[in-house]
Amino acid sequence: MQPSLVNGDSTPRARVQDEIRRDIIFGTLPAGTRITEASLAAKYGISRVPVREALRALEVEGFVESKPFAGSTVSEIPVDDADDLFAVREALEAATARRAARRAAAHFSSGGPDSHWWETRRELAAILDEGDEAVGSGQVELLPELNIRFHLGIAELSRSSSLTALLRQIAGKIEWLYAADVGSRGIRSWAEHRGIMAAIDAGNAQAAEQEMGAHVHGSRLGYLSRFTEKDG
Amino acid sequence: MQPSLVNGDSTPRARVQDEIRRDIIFGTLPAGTRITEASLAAKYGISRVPVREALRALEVEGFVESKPFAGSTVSEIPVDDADDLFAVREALEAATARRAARRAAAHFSSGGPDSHWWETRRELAAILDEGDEAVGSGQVELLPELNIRFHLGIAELSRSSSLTALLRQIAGKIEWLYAADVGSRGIRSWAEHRGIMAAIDAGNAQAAEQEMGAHVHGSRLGYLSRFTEKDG
DNA sequence: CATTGTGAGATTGAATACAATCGCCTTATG
DNA sequence: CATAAGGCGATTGTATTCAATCTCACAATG
Repeated sequence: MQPSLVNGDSTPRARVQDEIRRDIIFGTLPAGTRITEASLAAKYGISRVPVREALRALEVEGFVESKPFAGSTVSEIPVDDADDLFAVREALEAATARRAARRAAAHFSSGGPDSHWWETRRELAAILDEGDEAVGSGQVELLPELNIRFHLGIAELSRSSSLTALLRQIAGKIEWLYAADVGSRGIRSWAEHRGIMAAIDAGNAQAAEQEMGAHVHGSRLGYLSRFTEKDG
Repeated sequence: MQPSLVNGDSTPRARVQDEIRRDIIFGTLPAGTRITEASLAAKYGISRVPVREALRALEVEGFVESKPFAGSTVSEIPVDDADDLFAVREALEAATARRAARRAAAHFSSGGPDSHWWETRRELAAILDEGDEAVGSGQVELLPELNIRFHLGIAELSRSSSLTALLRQIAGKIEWLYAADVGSRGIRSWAEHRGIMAAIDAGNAQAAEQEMGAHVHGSRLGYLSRFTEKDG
């Protein structure tokens, strides 16, 4: 299995892992909550073994902290790290966009896209359409999930499992921040996705990198302004 | 337990996790090797349960890939991602250095350093001394481990568990690359650590960020030059 | 009064046992 | 001969059981 933000629900362990992560991100399990394996096992109707495995994974993902024989607690929401996480995300997603565009450019000269590219690209098209429809019908609450799927899709196009894994980790934290502090993202941000996608399709690595960087930078500024506005 | 590059060996699970990671990084378990839980359990004299937990964690760390009911294999060494990983690391470590310096500056105005800062700072001093001694006596083979500990120590000073966790993940990959391709790092690189430490101690956030960025950038160029030289 | 030791209860860590699934090889069939 | 169906061995996923450790309350002691 890939370390994923949303697993395929193929095993109880994966389901529980997704469910716990979700409960943490959306506040059902607040920061600092003590988590006992037995209670989770009872809640999901399974034994402690898959629960333990899920907790070990969530620990590496940064959502849970554990000490031997002392149990697990929900991590603190990384509000103090928000700006730095966005900064890292800028570098990270600039790289994924650049790589994706390079891969597209390579397709022009050699044969054509392979099945992996084609499949991912098709899913991205669907995501973009879904997002536009959500914007059109005013269902902005669908955007956060679609937004993550778009950015992870671009990472998938980059064909770098290292970068994709890092983005998953950062995206999880940023989703956590949004869920806790500012709610859904803006509509204007969504519209920029088409431009990024076009740059990648055109094989223009420089434009893809630049547009993705600006896009993430805009999100960063938007997040910070809302957050400080909320504070002041 | 913290998701760590080197756990405290407090439980068999943590020991096995460190051991497997080490075997992967240093090539004892080559990329693509199929890993069966029973063989690992036999090798380390424990049952499959802690082995499974270690594998779930290593999966999120990116060293192992698994599919349900199909088993685990050692991931590919991320050679293609090297330059992008360094780019992300630049942004990441610039942030940790900046935060560490800010925290030091805060100590000047308010009372003094807390125990966490003091403890970490003391360990960093020891690491710097050890590294200098290793350089002096020509034992450059000790530098990679000390190098990781230095950079993780700076991250610890930043007091951001998110950034520290991300650096652990990236550091693991970069260590993997070095072990596989170019051997130990240069001596000149080590000497730059003192300057970074001094900038942090002085509370100069701008200088700390700038020096750390240049330091990582130098590592990046050094890695790439050796690698391409080896290729051509 | 603060501190240290101790014991019970709760909780985690690991071992064993069993069920579910996959991969491959055999075999029947057009 | 190519190919699809089915069964068997190997391996993973989960449940159950027991051992090891921690937490916390409470008492003994300086």
